[in-house]
Amino acid sequence: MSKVIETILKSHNLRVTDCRIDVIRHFLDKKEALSQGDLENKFTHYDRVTLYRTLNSFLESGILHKIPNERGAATYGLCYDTCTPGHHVHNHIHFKCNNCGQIECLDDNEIPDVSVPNGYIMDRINLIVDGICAKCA
Amino acid sequence: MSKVIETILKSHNLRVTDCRIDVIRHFLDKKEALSQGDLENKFTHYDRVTLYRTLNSFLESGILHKIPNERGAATYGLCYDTCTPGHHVHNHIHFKCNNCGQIECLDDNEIPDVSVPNGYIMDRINLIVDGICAKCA
DNA sequence: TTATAAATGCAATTAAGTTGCATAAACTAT
DNA sequence: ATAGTTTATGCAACTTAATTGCATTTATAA
Repeated sequence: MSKVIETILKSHNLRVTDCRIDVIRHFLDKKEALSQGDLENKFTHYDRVTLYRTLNSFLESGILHKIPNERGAATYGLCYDTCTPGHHVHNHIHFKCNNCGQIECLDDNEIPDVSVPNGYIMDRINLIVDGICAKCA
Repeated sequence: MSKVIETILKSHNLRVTDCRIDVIRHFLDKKEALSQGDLENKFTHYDRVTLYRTLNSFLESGILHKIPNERGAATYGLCYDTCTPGHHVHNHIHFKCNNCGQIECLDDNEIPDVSVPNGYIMDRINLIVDGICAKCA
Protein backbone atom coordinates (compact mmCIF):
# COMPACT_ATOMS: atom_id res chain seq x y z
CA MET A 1 0.00 0.00 0.00
CA SER A 2 2.72 2.45 0.96
CA LYS A 3 4.34 1.74 -2.38
CA VAL A 4 1.18 2.78 -4.19
CA ILE A 5 0.91 5.98 -2.20
CA GLU A 6 4.57 6.77 -2.84
CA THR A 7 3.94 6.34 -6.54
CA ILE A 8 0.97 8.68 -6.41
CA LEU A 9 3.05 11.36 -4.73
CA LYS A 10 6.07 11.00 -7.03
CA SER A 11 3.97 11.01 -10.16
CA HIS A 12 2.59 14.37 -9.06
CA ASN A 13 6.05 15.75 -8.31
CA LEU A 14 5.46 15.88 -4.59
CA ARG A 15 7.99 14.84 -1.98
CA VAL A 16 7.20 11.75 0.00
CA THR A 17 6.57 12.73 3.62
CA ASP A 18 4.87 11.02 6.54
CA CYS A 19 2.03 13.49 6.64
CA ARG A 20 1.23 13.17 2.96
CA ILE A 21 1.37 9.39 3.12
CA ASP A 22 -0.96 9.30 6.11
CA VAL A 23 -3.44 11.70 4.55
CA ILE A 24 -3.64 9.83 1.25
CA ARG A 25 -3.97 6.51 3.06
CA HIS A 26 -6.80 7.93 5.13
CA PHE A 27 -8.65 9.04 2.01
CA LEU A 28 -8.13 5.60 0.45
CA ASP A 29 -9.34 3.87 3.62
CA LYS A 30 -12.39 5.99 4.26
CA LYS A 31 -13.59 6.09 0.66
CA GLU A 32 -15.50 9.26 1.37
CA ALA A 33 -14.99 12.98 1.25
CA LEU A 34 -13.12 14.48 4.18
CA SER A 35 -12.69 17.94 5.59
CA GLN A 36 -9.61 19.45 7.16
CA GLY A 37 -11.32 19.04 10.51
CA ASP A 38 -11.65 15.31 9.92
CA LEU A 39 -7.93 15.10 9.31
CA GLU A 40 -7.14 17.22 12.36
CA ASN A 41 -9.12 14.83 14.52
CA LYS A 42 -7.47 11.78 13.01
CA PHE A 43 -3.91 13.09 13.00
CA THR A 44 -3.48 15.14 16.13
CA HIS A 45 0.29 14.91 15.87
CA TYR A 46 0.35 16.99 12.70
CA ASP A 47 -0.07 20.72 12.85
CA ARG A 48 -3.29 22.22 11.45
CA VAL A 49 -1.27 24.30 9.06
CA THR A 50 0.61 21.28 7.78
CA LEU A 51 -2.65 19.51 7.06
CA TYR A 52 -3.99 22.67 5.46
CA ARG A 53 -0.98 22.90 3.18
CA THR A 54 -1.08 19.19 2.46
CA LEU A 55 -4.65 19.51 1.24
CA ASN A 56 -3.71 22.55 -0.82
CA SER A 57 -0.79 20.84 -2.50
CA PHE A 58 -2.99 17.85 -3.28
CA LEU A 59 -5.59 20.16 -4.77
CA GLU A 60 -3.06 21.93 -6.94
CA SER A 61 -1.42 18.76 -8.15
CA GLY A 62 -4.73 17.09 -8.92
CA ILE A 63 -4.74 14.38 -6.25
CA LEU A 64 -7.82 15.78 -4.52
CA HIS A 65 -10.76 17.85 -5.64
CA LYS A 66 -12.81 20.24 -3.60
CA ILE A 67 -16.48 19.41 -3.31
CA PRO A 68 -18.86 22.37 -3.22
CA ASN A 69 -21.14 22.45 -0.23
CA GLU A 70 -23.58 24.81 1.36
CA ARG A 71 -22.13 25.37 4.77
CA GLY A 72 -19.16 24.85 7.01
CA ALA A 73 -15.77 23.47 6.23
CA ALA A 74 -14.59 22.60 2.75
CA THR A 75 -14.61 18.92 1.86
CA TYR A 76 -12.24 17.04 -0.39
CA GLY A 77 -12.43 13.85 -2.42
CA LEU A 78 -9.85 11.76 -4.25
CA CYS A 79 -9.35 12.57 -7.91
CA TYR A 80 -9.09 10.22 -10.84
CA ASP A 81 -6.95 10.09 -13.93
CA THR A 82 -8.65 12.92 -15.71
CA CYS A 83 -7.33 15.54 -13.31
CA THR A 84 -4.20 17.48 -14.13
CA PRO A 85 -2.42 20.11 -12.07
CA GLY A 86 -4.52 23.23 -12.03
CA HIS A 87 -7.51 21.65 -13.73
CA HIS A 88 -9.93 19.18 -12.27
CA VAL A 89 -12.35 17.23 -14.40
CA HIS A 90 -14.95 15.08 -12.73
CA ASN A 91 -17.97 13.64 -14.33
CA HIS A 92 -19.28 11.85 -11.30
CA ILE A 93 -21.98 12.79 -8.86
CA HIS A 94 -21.31 13.93 -5.32
CA PHE A 95 -23.82 12.51 -2.91
CA LYS A 96 -24.40 13.97 0.51
CA CYS A 97 -26.41 12.01 3.04
CA ASN A 98 -28.75 14.19 5.06
CA ASN A 99 -28.75 11.63 7.84
CA CYS A 100 -25.11 10.72 8.49
CA GLY A 101 -23.62 13.72 6.73
CA GLN A 102 -21.24 11.63 4.69
CA ILE A 103 -20.23 12.89 1.27
CA GLU A 104 -19.29 10.34 -1.37
CA CYS A 105 -18.26 10.41 -4.99
CA LEU A 106 -20.58 8.14 -7.00
CA ASP A 107 -18.04 7.15 -9.60
CA ASP A 108 -20.34 4.96 -11.64
CA ASN A 109 -23.02 7.56 -12.12
CA GLU A 110 -22.12 9.90 -14.88
CA ILE A 111 -23.40 13.42 -15.16
CA PRO A 112 -25.94 13.83 -17.96
CA ASP A 113 -25.68 16.43 -20.70
CA VAL A 114 -26.23 19.96 -19.55
CA SER A 115 -26.88 23.02 -21.67
CA VAL A 116 -26.22 26.65 -20.88
CA PRO A 117 -27.61 29.73 -22.67
CA ASN A 118 -26.09 31.17 -25.80
CA GLY A 119 -22.91 33.08 -25.18
CA TYR A 120 -21.97 31.08 -22.12
CA ILE A 121 -18.88 28.90 -22.22
CA MET A 122 -19.06 25.84 -20.03
CA ASP A 123 -15.95 24.55 -18.33
CA ARG A 124 -16.70 22.16 -15.52
CA ILE A 125 -19.90 20.69 -14.16
CA ASN A 126 -20.48 19.94 -10.51
CA LEU A 127 -23.46 17.89 -9.52
CA ILE A 128 -24.32 17.51 -5.88
CA VAL A 129 -27.22 15.33 -4.88
CA ASP A 130 -28.44 15.07 -1.35
CA GLY A 131 -30.78 12.58 0.24
CA ILE A 132 -30.30 9.35 2.18
CA CYS A 133 -27.41 7.03 1.47
CA ALA A 134 -27.66 3.27 1.18
CA LYS A 135 -26.32 2.73 4.70
CA CYS A 136 -28.90 5.02 6.32
CA ALA A 137 -31.93 4.07 4.21
CA MET B 1 -41.52 48.15 -6.35
CA SER B 2 -41.73 48.55 -2.60
CA LYS B 3 -45.28 47.20 -2.77
CA VAL B 4 -44.05 44.02 -4.43
CA ILE B 5 -41.35 43.53 -1.83
CA GLU B 6 -43.82 44.13 0.97
CA THR B 7 -46.06 41.47 -0.51
CA ILE B 8 -43.18 39.03 -0.68
CA LEU B 9 -42.40 39.57 2.98
CA LYS B 10 -45.98 39.38 4.19
CA SER B 11 -46.75 36.27 2.19
CA HIS B 12 -43.86 34.60 4.00
CA ASN B 13 -45.06 35.77 7.40
CA LEU B 14 -42.16 38.12 7.90
CA ARG B 15 -42.42 41.61 9.31
CA VAL B 16 -41.73 44.45 6.92
CA THR B 17 -38.54 46.21 7.99
CA ASP B 18 -36.13 48.56 6.27
CA CYS B 19 -33.32 46.06 6.27
CA ARG B 20 -35.39 43.29 4.73
CA ILE B 21 -36.79 45.60 2.08
CA ASP B 22 -33.33 46.83 1.14
CA VAL B 23 -31.90 43.35 0.99
CA ILE B 24 -34.65 41.96 -1.22
CA ARG B 25 -34.48 44.99 -3.48
CA HIS B 26 -30.75 44.50 -3.83
CA PHE B 27 -31.24 40.89 -4.87
CA LEU B 28 -33.90 41.94 -7.39
CA ASP B 29 -31.67 44.69 -8.77
CA LYS B 30 -28.47 42.71 -9.04
CA LYS B 31 -30.07 39.59 -10.48
CA GLU B 32 -27.17 37.52 -9.25
CA ALA B 33 -26.19 35.52 -6.21
CA LEU B 34 -24.86 37.53 -3.30
CA SER B 35 -22.91 36.74 -0.17
CA GLN B 36 -23.28 38.24 3.26
CA GLY B 37 -20.08 40.15 2.58
CA ASP B 38 -21.64 41.72 -0.51
CA LEU B 39 -24.53 42.95 1.60
CA GLU B 40 -22.21 44.24 4.31
CA ASN B 41 -20.38 46.31 1.72
CA LYS B 42 -23.58 47.64 0.23
CA PHE B 43 -25.42 48.37 3.47
CA THR B 44 -22.82 49.62 5.92
CA HIS B 45 -25.50 51.12 8.14
CA TYR B 46 -26.88 47.70 9.04
CA ASP B 47 -25.09 45.50 11.53
CA ARG B 48 -23.39 42.32 10.27
CA VAL B 49 -25.53 40.28 12.59
CA THR B 50 -28.71 41.87 11.30
CA LEU B 51 -27.77 41.00 7.75
CA TYR B 52 -26.81 37.53 8.88
CA ARG B 53 -30.20 37.01 10.49
CA THR B 54 -31.98 38.57 7.56
CA LEU B 55 -30.39 36.04 5.23
CA ASN B 56 -31.23 33.25 7.64
CA SER B 57 -34.87 34.20 7.92
CA PHE B 58 -35.11 34.45 4.13
CA LEU B 59 -33.55 31.01 3.84
CA GLU B 60 -35.99 29.49 6.30
CA SER B 61 -39.03 31.09 4.79
CA GLY B 62 -38.04 30.13 1.27
CA ILE B 63 -37.26 33.55 -0.16
CA LEU B 64 -33.61 32.74 -0.76
CA HIS B 65 -31.69 29.57 -1.37
CA LYS B 66 -28.10 28.82 -0.54
CA ILE B 67 -25.87 28.02 -3.46
CA PRO B 68 -23.11 25.49 -2.80
CA ASN B 69 -19.63 26.69 -3.63
CA GLU B 70 -16.09 25.52 -3.18
CA ARG B 71 -14.53 28.24 -1.12
CA GLY B 72 -15.16 31.27 1.01
CA ALA B 73 -18.43 32.81 2.00
CA ALA B 74 -21.83 31.29 1.37
CA THR B 75 -23.80 32.74 -1.52
CA TYR B 76 -27.54 33.16 -1.84
CA GLY B 77 -29.98 33.46 -4.72
CA LEU B 78 -33.63 34.38 -4.96
CA CYS B 79 -36.09 31.52 -4.79
CA TYR B 80 -39.12 30.86 -6.94
CA ASP B 81 -42.57 29.53 -6.29
CA THR B 82 -41.51 25.98 -5.72
CA CYS B 83 -39.82 26.75 -2.43
CA THR B 84 -41.63 26.33 0.84
CA PRO B 85 -40.43 27.07 4.34
CA GLY B 86 -37.86 24.50 5.31
CA HIS B 87 -37.60 22.93 1.90
CA HIS B 88 -36.05 24.39 -1.19
CA VAL B 89 -36.64 22.94 -4.62
CA HIS B 90 -34.69 24.31 -7.53
CA ASN B 91 -34.33 22.70 -10.86
CA HIS B 92 -32.23 25.37 -12.41
CA ILE B 93 -28.51 25.54 -13.02
CA HIS B 94 -26.16 27.73 -11.04
CA PHE B 95 -23.52 29.27 -13.23
CA LYS B 96 -20.30 30.67 -11.86
CA CYS B 97 -18.13 32.80 -14.10
CA ASN B 98 -14.43 32.09 -13.67
CA ASN B 99 -13.62 35.55 -14.97
CA CYS B 100 -15.85 37.97 -13.08
CA GLY B 101 -16.76 35.61 -10.26
CA GLN B 102 -20.48 36.27 -10.62
CA ILE B 103 -22.88 33.49 -9.73
CA GLU B 104 -26.24 33.40 -11.51
CA CYS B 105 -29.27 31.17 -11.55
CA LEU B 106 -30.02 30.07 -15.10
CA ASP B 107 -33.73 29.78 -14.69
CA ASP B 108 -34.47 28.59 -18.20
CA ASN B 109 -32.05 25.70 -18.13
CA GLU B 110 -33.50 22.75 -16.37
CA ILE B 111 -31.48 20.08 -14.70
CA PRO B 112 -31.56 16.81 -16.64
CA ASP B 113 -32.49 13.47 -15.13
CA VAL B 114 -29.97 12.09 -12.70
CA SER B 115 -29.73 8.58 -11.36
CA VAL B 116 -28.20 7.37 -8.13
CA PRO B 117 -27.25 3.79 -7.17
CA ASN B 118 -29.71 1.31 -5.76
CA GLY B 119 -30.58 1.96 -2.16
CA TYR B 120 -29.94 5.67 -2.37
CA ILE B 121 -32.85 8.06 -1.92
CA MET B 122 -32.53 11.31 -3.80
CA ASP B 123 -33.88 14.50 -2.32
CA ARG B 124 -32.52 17.59 -4.00
CA ILE B 125 -30.17 18.11 -6.91
CA ASN B 126 -27.72 20.94 -7.14
CA LEU B 127 -25.97 21.62 -10.39
CA ILE B 128 -23.17 24.15 -10.52
CA VAL B 129 -21.54 24.89 -13.82
CA ASP B 130 -18.52 27.09 -14.12
CA GLY B 131 -16.99 28.71 -17.15
CA ILE B 132 -17.27 32.11 -18.78
CA CYS B 133 -20.50 34.08 -18.68
CA ALA B 134 -22.02 35.91 -21.64
CA LYS B 135 -20.77 39.27 -20.44
CA CYS B 136 -17.16 38.12 -20.15
CA ALA B 137 -16.99 35.92 -23.25
C1' DT C 1 27.49 13.05 1.90
C1' DT C 2 26.56 17.44 1.13
C1' DA C 3 23.97 21.21 -1.02
C1' DT C 4 19.48 22.93 -1.94
C1' DA C 5 14.96 23.06 -2.37
C1' DA C 6 10.81 22.05 -0.10
C1' DA C 7 7.92 20.68 4.00
C1' DT C 8 6.88 21.35 8.77
C1' DG C 9 5.67 23.60 13.20
C1' DC C 10 4.71 27.62 15.68
C1' DA C 11 2.81 32.17 16.26
C1' DA C 12 -0.29 35.22 14.80
C1' DT C 13 -3.95 37.29 11.85
C1' DT C 14 -8.26 37.71 9.03
C1' DA C 15 -12.79 36.51 8.04
C1' DA C 16 -17.18 33.93 8.56
C1' DG C 17 -20.46 32.23 11.29
C1' DT C 18 -22.92 32.26 15.64
C1' DT C 19 -25.21 33.36 20.33
C1' DG C 20 -27.09 36.28 24.35
C1' DC C 21 -29.11 40.17 25.81
C1' DA C 22 -30.94 44.87 26.11
C1' DT C 23 -33.33 48.13 23.23
C1' DA C 24 -36.17 49.56 19.44
C1' DA C 25 -39.49 48.84 16.10
C1' DA C 26 -43.52 46.40 13.83
C1' DC C 27 -47.76 44.38 14.20
C1' DT C 28 -52.51 43.18 16.63
C1' DA C 29 -56.52 44.19 18.79
C1' DT C 30 -58.87 47.34 20.89
C1' DA D 1 -54.79 56.29 17.03
C1' DT D 2 -52.91 53.66 21.04
C1' DA D 3 -51.47 50.31 24.29
C1' DG D 4 -49.68 45.79 24.61
C1' DT D 5 -47.26 41.99 22.57
C1' DT D 6 -44.22 39.99 19.57
C1' DT D 7 -40.32 40.28 16.73
C1' DA D 8 -36.15 42.61 14.78
C1' DT D 9 -32.06 45.12 15.59
C1' DG D 10 -27.47 46.49 17.42
C1' DC D 11 -23.73 45.60 20.31
C1' DA D 12 -20.43 42.66 22.52
C1' DA D 13 -18.36 38.54 22.56
C1' DC D 14 -17.00 33.92 21.08
C1' DT D 15 -15.97 29.83 17.92
C1' DT D 16 -14.21 27.89 13.93
C1' DA D 17 -12.03 27.98 9.34
C1' DA D 18 -8.79 29.88 6.42
C1' DT D 19 -4.40 32.05 5.76
C1' DT D 20 0.52 34.06 6.05
C1' DG D 21 5.52 34.71 7.74
C1' DC D 22 9.40 32.81 9.44
C1' DA D 23 12.69 29.73 11.57
C1' DT D 24 13.77 24.89 11.54
C1' DT D 25 13.80 20.35 9.85
C1' DT D 26 13.60 16.96 6.26
C1' DA D 27 13.65 14.90 1.46
C1' DT D 28 15.89 14.56 -2.64
C1' DA D 29 19.47 15.13 -6.32
C1' DA D 30 24.24 15.88 -7.50
